[in-house]
Amino acid sequence: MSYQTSQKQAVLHWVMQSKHHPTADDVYKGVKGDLPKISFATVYRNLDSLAKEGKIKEVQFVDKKKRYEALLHPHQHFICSKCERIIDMELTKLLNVEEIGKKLQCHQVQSFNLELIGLCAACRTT
Amino acid sequence: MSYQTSQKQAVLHWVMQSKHHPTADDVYKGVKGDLPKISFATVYRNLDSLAKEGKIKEVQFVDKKKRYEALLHPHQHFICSKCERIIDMELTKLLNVEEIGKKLQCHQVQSFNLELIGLCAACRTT
DNA sequence: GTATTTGCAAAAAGTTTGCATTTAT
DNA sequence: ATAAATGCAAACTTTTTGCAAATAC
Repeated sequence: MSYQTSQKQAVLHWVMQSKHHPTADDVYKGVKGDLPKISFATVYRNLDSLAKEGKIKEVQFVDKKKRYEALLHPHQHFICSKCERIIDMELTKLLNVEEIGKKLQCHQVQSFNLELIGLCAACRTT
Repeated sequence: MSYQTSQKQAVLHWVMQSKHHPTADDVYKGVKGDLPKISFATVYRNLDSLAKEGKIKEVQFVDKKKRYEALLHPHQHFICSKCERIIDMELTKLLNVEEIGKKLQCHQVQSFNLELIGLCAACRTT
């Protein structure tokens, strides 16, 4: 029902190894180093199926591009408003999701996204 | 330095009156009722400048379209994973932003986005 | 009168799709 | 052998841009 291909493996590897929440374009350019003949369509199709299989995650910030990451455990993103760097953080303990769930009796919360915007350490000091 | 036009007013009005986080396309269709000759480019340009002036806010969820809202005070969005409705909520008290700021000594948090995903009251019971 | 905004059409940018060919099983 | 994935090009969706004409000040 699902075949292993070098393209799919390369796409997964590249996302896993990347620390920068790459866009489809980033992944395409990165994978092209190993597989020069790979096409954009294949990258898109594999990003899509890997996301559906739960091996990577699709994230989206204020630009129009989709981004991908292989950091699957719950975490949040800090986005620097100056350099636009996206930094992974774990703040789950500070966010009382159970409380929120209780407060929203009418709606059932399954998950959440928390995104912080500010100045990163580097931009703060310059 | 900035002129008042009926198009710009109509775009602002339409976003303010809308409760559904309209996309640019929604706004275009809505405004066309009053100003049948308005063009897409004008809608986009006005949404953009109104957002820059702080009169409306640009928001983006997991689909690739930008959305706009005129609810400017801090609030969050609950997105129903079944019917995809976007519901405004105020949960700021439950999220201890000061705590988060303290914890992130190195980075300076200016604002945040919290997005909840789950089943809305209507979809929950069906 | 001059600067800004509009409408149109064309172009970008990002993503998806159809189809013949290739590859994995 | 056959089902699935690939590469290519073309289509599609959302957003942006150039420019002459219209409008606001």
